Amino acid sequence: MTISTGNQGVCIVNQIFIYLHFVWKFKMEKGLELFFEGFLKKESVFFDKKALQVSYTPEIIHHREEQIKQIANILAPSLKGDRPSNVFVYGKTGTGKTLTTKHTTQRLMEIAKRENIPLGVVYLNCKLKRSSDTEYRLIAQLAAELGKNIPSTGLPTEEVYKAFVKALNKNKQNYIIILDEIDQLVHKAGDNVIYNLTRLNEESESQISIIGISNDIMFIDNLDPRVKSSLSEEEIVFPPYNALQIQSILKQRAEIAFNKEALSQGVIEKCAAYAARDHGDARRALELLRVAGEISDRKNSKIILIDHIDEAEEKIDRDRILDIVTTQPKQYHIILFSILSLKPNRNNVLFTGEVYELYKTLCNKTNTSTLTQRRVSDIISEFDMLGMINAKVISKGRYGRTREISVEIPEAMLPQIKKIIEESIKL
DNA sequence: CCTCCACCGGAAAGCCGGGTCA
DNA sequence: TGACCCGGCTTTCCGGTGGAGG
Repeated sequence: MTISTGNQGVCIVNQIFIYLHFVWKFKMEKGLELFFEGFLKKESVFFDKKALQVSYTPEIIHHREEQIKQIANILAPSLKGDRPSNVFVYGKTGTGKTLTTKHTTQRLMEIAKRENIPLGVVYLNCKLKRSSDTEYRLIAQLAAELGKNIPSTGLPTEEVYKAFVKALNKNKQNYIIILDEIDQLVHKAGDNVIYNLTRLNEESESQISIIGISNDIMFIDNLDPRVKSSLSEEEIVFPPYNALQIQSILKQRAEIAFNKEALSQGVIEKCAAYAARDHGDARRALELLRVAGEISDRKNSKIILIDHIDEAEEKIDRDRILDIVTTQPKQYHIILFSILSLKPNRNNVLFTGEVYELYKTLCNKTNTSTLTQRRVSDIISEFDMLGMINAKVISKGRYGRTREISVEIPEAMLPQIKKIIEESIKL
């Protein structure tokens, strides 16, 4: 049977479709069908949700003109075949570091391509687990970007460097390497990685420049002086956005993301105010707006109300905590369970000793190997960093030094979390 | 003012499961 | 196949310490 015989074919296909539609209609559960139909017909506040996502790159980046100019100035020599200085970019989360850097280097590459200038830009996020958070993996990733695949493990690090240099020399061009969240890399792999990287310039014909992006300013001070001076030949600071700036960013995105009239009075202002309250994080503001939109869709509201923002904030927090808890391994679960089960003293705090004692008995009960106190201590501080608990080191004088632990999870969520853990450790 | 508790937290080393290579 | 490598998790070892109580 041929389908592509003009009108007749189309007609037959149509008929088949109509027939199938009938069969489907009878077989389908009535309720489900109605749901899907309803979903299709339902009006959404969104027009193009993409504009609110982290990966979205707007045409114009507001309030970062100064930084763009700086980066462009530093990188421009690469167009003439010179090696640009290394750059250290610093700013809190959600201040547009990654966005601006990517944007500027993309423009640079466009020019380079048009003028046939040999130049390469490599972007790596060092925080992505299993991709580039150790020396070996970082170099392997870089080599992979240059078209040289390296096994994910097994080789001596030396070999990986050699392979990378070889790949570098093959193309004989300058490279700009963007290391996002470089503090994570140094934290885990030490600063000699960067040192080695900068020294590669001496033995290879292609030159590399590094753009290091970090949201931790202290990080640079803890570096080896040699590494520090070479990494921060240039420094660019991204100050937090203020509430007004976040407002204009939100408006820019909202225009694309939402249907007309989908936002009620004051929604953008409130989002901006929330985000500005915790250190001008534009990413958070965008997420807040997106989730608020999803909530109002689910409630069949044609416009986003201010109340939806409050709900969105709550939901984001809740989802974050649940996500953390469910992805944690067993030992972490037992420790968290110990913390949640113990009843705190008058000041609403616990001490490391008590937690460890209960942890030990729980391990016995569940036939789990018991970790040492040293390790448990580390896990407790991990929970602290995740914001699940608050643990600060205090001294009880004669009665020693310990951590003072208090739970930071909202009361309402505790039963749910306990249930998740109980199932996971089969108490 | 000194002591001494009960834990903190850095360093190093061991073990394991993943892998390469000749 | 065995020698060797890596990362991640853990243990071992041990010096360090704020401040209540003597």
